[in-house]
Amino acid sequence: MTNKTQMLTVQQAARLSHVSIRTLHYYHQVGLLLPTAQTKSGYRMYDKNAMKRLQHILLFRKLKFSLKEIRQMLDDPFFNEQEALEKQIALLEMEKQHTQQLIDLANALRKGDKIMNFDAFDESEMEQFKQEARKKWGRTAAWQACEKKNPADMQNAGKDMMQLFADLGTLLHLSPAHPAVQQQVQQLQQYITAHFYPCTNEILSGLGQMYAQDERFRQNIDAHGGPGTAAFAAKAIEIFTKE
Amino acid sequence: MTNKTQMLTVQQAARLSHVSIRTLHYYHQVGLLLPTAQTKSGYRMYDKNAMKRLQHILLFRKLKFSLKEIRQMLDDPFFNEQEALEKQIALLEMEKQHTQQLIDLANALRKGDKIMNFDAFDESEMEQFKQEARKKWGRTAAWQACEKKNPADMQNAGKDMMQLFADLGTLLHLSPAHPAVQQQVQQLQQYITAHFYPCTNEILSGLGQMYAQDERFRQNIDAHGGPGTAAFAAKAIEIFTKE
DNA sequence: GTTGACCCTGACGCTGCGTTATCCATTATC
DNA sequence: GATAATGGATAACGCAGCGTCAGGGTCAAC
Repeated sequence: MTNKTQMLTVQQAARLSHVSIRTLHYYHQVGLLLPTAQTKSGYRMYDKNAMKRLQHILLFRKLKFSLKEIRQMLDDPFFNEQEALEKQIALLEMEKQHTQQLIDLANALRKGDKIMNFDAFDESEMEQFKQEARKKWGRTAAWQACEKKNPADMQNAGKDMMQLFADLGTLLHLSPAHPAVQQQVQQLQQYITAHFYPCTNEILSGLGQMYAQDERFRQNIDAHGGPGTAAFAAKAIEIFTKE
Repeated sequence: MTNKTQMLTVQQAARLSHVSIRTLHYYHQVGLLLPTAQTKSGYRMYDKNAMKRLQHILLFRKLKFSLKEIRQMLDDPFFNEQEALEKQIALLEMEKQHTQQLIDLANALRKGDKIMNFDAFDESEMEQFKQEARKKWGRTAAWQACEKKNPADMQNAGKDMMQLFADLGTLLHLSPAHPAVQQQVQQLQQYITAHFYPCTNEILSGLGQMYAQDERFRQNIDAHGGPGTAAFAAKAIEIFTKE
């Protein structure tokens, strides 16, 4: 699947991305960017996906999010790349404008204006926007509950979850009450229980409603299972938990 | 001299400049921004000059200079505000442009371009420019030689030095060889010896040539002593050291 | 004279790496 | 196939630039 010729060593990855090797080591250490693979002798290897993740990381970093925040956002299985990019662009635009204000201030100072104006240094506006972004992108409650696990598990778990929804997406032509569908729901429940927390029927029911109502859940689920998967999942869960 | 009504407490200064009180404490601690005065009970008070210095600090900080670098630049008696502002503006423009590149990248990513391009994250260009700036603004050799002294002494010493040149500026109508002028030169030599390092005639001679040749010295000296002071000082020093 | 807002000085903690130091792996060269 | 050069790994320490208590003075108001 992964083309060996496309795998990069640390040094190559570092040069390409203009970060230090140490930084890659560190990002590995804190679970922010795991190498795609490691050779028998422990050498880190990075593929295109890893580099893409690194791009995202660097974008967030430029916007002054902490590494922990970045990890939480990127590892959230309901992370929505499109939306993230849009918000990032908005923030970058603010940043640019902000820099312009500083230029204006410097120009004023150069001309001798002795203005005691520090508004150009005020970053609360951006901070507020970032706060909203944090809320929007912040790890879901379910996800937050399991901070203990190691990073590799987390990142895999995210993919696994989405795989379950993808599988569900192949059953859209059936009734939500169909046994095959109901079995998928049960698998979801078991997966959550196994990896995060005991997922009672009650909790599962709550999740189902979230999937149907919250836009960000819906988008991400539909992205993996096809349009309508989220709504379908909600119905199926409702039936499952009512029994 | 300083109007009491214009003095700000830490909290007021912090609010005005949008930095934390802790930051002001810290800047005091490392000698980056000394309060204009302290009340008998130790309360820090900041006047307009201090706030202006803070503006400069924040500008430099935005450009990612370290606090130590900032202090060295601002405390250098040959610091040239005009030139600094120009360079800062240039750097800010670069920064803005840089942000724009990231916006472009994000837009490309949003449209699905799977470009493996990290050039937008490359800051070496800016770094290089900053290096030049460092050289230009970096503490002069003389100044660097005396890292030991405490910050208050440093900042005062800068002003005192310039006062000597200002005094010299009042003697421009005389011959450089005039006793009054020569005495000023001797005072300069003594001041340097007392505050920095033993200033032999040879060293003094070297300084004189620097004053005459280096544009940044010339500008700063002339700014305090009036046009022609630097050249005048150079001549006077030459005469002084030849005896 | 006491309350509340404000100030101080430590001192410890944290993030995001830079910087050795020391040792294994791989490759190129002889 | 020996050896040097190059590249990789881990471990450990260090540092800047503050945030964040903890413990304790000050000062105006009431």
